[in-house]
Amino acid sequence: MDKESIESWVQEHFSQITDPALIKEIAEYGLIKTFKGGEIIMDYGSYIRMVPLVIKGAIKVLREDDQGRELFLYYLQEGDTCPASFTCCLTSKRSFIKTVAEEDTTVLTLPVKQVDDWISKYRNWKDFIMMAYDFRIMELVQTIDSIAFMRMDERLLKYLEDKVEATGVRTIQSTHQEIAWDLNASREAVSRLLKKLEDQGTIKLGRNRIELLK
DNA sequence: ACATTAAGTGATT
DNA sequence: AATCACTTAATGT
Repeated sequence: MDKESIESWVQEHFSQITDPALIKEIAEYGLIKTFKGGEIIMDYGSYIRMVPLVIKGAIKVLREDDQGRELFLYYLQEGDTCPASFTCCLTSKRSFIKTVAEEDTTVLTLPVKQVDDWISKYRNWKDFIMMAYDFRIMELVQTIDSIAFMRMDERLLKYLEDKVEATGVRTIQSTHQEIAWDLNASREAVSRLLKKLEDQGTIKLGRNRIELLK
C-alpha cells in the first residue's frame, strides 16, 4: 500500500490526528498488517514492539486471571488505538492482555521508537494518545460496572449488543459456551438467560447463531 | 446411519 | 448462580 493511501486512511479514520507533518510520518513509518477473524494478535506475556491503529474490522481484548479464566474487556474498533500496547511498549513490559481479531481486521502498526519520539515532537500526537486513554478508561469503567452492578441477564444483553456493534452484523455466530467463557459464567446459565431473551422477543436463537432483534 | 458437538433441563448445593 | 448428570437436537462424515 502506498503512502498516499495510508495518509488518507489516517485522515478518514482518525479525525483527531490533524497535523499534516504527523500524518506524513505515520504513513512513513506505519506498516499495514491484516489478521483473519479469530486470529490471536497478542497473547499474554508477549512483548509488544508496535502500537496499532485499527483501520478496519474489530479486535477483542481479553484479560486472563491466574487460573487461566478469560474475561472479555472491550472491543477496539475502526479509529481506535490500544493504550495498553502503548504502555507496554514504553515500559517494555510484557502484555497483560490478549487480543483476538473479531473479524478480518486491518491495522496500521507504528514502531515504538517513533511513537515515543512523536510525544515530544507533536502536540497533536500527545493529545491523540491522551484521548485514546481517556476513552479506554471510560470503556473499562463501564465494563467494571457491568461486572459489579449489573445482573447476569443485563450483562449478557450488553455483551450481545457490544458484539453486534463491533461487527456490524446483527447475527452473532458463537456458541453459548464461548459466550460463557467471555463473561466468566457457566454455559448452562448463558443458555437459560438466552432462552429468556428469546421468549421476550429480544433475540432469535439457532445453533451457533444468535440474532439480535432489537 | 452414526458420531460429534451444541443446547436444553432438572436436581442439588 | 455453579455444578452435575443427563437428554435432546443439529450437524458433519
